[in-house]
Amino acid sequence: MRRAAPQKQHIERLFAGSGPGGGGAEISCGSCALSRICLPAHLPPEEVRILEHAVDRGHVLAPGATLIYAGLRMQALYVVRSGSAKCYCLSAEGEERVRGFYLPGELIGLESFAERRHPCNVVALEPVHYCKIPVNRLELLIDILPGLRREIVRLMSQSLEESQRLRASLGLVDARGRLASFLLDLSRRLERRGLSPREFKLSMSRWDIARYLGLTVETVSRGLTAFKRAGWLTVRLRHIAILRPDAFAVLAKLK
Amino acid sequence: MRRAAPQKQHIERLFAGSGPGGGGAEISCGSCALSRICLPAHLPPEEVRILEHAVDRGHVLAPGATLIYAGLRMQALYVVRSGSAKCYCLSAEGEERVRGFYLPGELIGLESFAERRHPCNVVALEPVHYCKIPVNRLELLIDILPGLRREIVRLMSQSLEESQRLRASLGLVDARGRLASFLLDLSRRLERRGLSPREFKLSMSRWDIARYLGLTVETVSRGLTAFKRAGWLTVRLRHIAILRPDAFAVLAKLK
DNA sequence: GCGGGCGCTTGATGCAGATCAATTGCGACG
DNA sequence: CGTCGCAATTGATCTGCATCAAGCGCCCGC
Repeated sequence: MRRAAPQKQHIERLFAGSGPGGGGAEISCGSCALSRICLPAHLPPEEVRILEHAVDRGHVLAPGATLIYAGLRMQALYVVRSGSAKCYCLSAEGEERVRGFYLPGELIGLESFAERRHPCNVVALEPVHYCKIPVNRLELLIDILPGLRREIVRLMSQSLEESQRLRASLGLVDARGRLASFLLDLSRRLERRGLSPREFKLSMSRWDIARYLGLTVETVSRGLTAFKRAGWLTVRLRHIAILRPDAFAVLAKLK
Repeated sequence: MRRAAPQKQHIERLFAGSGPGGGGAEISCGSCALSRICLPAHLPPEEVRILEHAVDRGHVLAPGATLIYAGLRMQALYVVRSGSAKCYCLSAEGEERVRGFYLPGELIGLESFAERRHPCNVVALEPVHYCKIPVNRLELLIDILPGLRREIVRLMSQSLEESQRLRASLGLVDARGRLASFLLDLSRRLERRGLSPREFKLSMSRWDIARYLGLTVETVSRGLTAFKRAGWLTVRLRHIAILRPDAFAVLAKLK
């Protein structure tokens, strides 16, 4: 092996004193409300204890503030603790292509490992609390924690599968189907994170949804209105309640 | 750590006698024509030597034969050595959604780690030679070879980035743009593998291309004809020559 | 060499969704 | 409490691609 792996016993000392600047109200991964959802969810307790020391907690981002600038060198992997964020790129003509949205418990930056550079911008849609794991520390930990590296591989594989599935379905279903697919995906991800899958707030604008699905604002709006008239959901501004997930699944042509 | 990592010295013995059934004409990864392209390309020589013992070489697949059945448990990671393959799923109504194509040097199965199950079918488009790395052996190796695990993470991250980029661009560009984007992607991947980026054989049918891009055969055909008339390429059946990659880049709205 | 079938191309028509345009309604701020 | 500004909705028209239909040409087997 090329690099002598540091002994575990030294790790806590290695990262001692790290973490965000001020604020005393810090909590450990073990006592965090997201502990059943976040990265540590599938790690053995002893790995969680070590991981915690590598995590910068307590960062906050105001709505509209940028967490990641496209093209910059990758500094860290981020985890959303609360709020939500949008990932987007700009084309040559300045058009925005929305790549996706991040919800609490989700990792930001998995796609940046290859080039060591972020391909897109990430901007907060609401006030965002997040944790930060610097890449150098993360790589050190990946070398010594087998559970962590399996988890990272698992999460990457999962993201890859989802991204491919979404791509394949985009070309096959019409505007309503895509919208239905989007709503179900949001619902599923919120549920996985212990939030209500039936009733939630859309933190993104109609415009963001449209750019994400390859549609126009008008089409998204008309779609929502149609769903409302069909009695499949209620929607008022950003607040939405899914009433007939089965109907959406049919439209989305989920198998 | 949960599992005691076996010592490297024992590994060769561990896998001794493994490999494909008969055939004497086997070559090692070190002497394989793909060694500068394939998994070992970024590994230190000592890791390559160990990895080779875990690889089942010399498998062959006839055109149209299925390598992977959707839903089955993941047994191995595969590497295409020659030929090409198509990855597709069937929707509830039996429609085929083409997820992608595999070229020589590319890994098949990265998206299956999360569920331990293959989400899609993979079928040979031409005669395919491939190598096979059983997952249990791979995981063993990932635990002891730091270079290998970095490479796996890198490749997954890269696939994720490409998949997301493709998805984001699908919604933004029209039929011709998608076709242009597809041709440039093929060209780029062939080049990366040391093959001619300007002149190559399309191993997939127009129908496959259409299902991949979310278009119809007719639209693909018309697109190719239009490109031909514009003098941007020559195409005769499956044989294609790109004359004006710059024109395609504009259509595809690549930044 | 010749017939048949399939993959591909070309043409005509209809429709979903883009585009253009106007209106509504919610929230921010004085 | 009224006004301003932006997000969202609704309506009218236009266009690109799907759909339906027909014809061509390459390749395979006999």
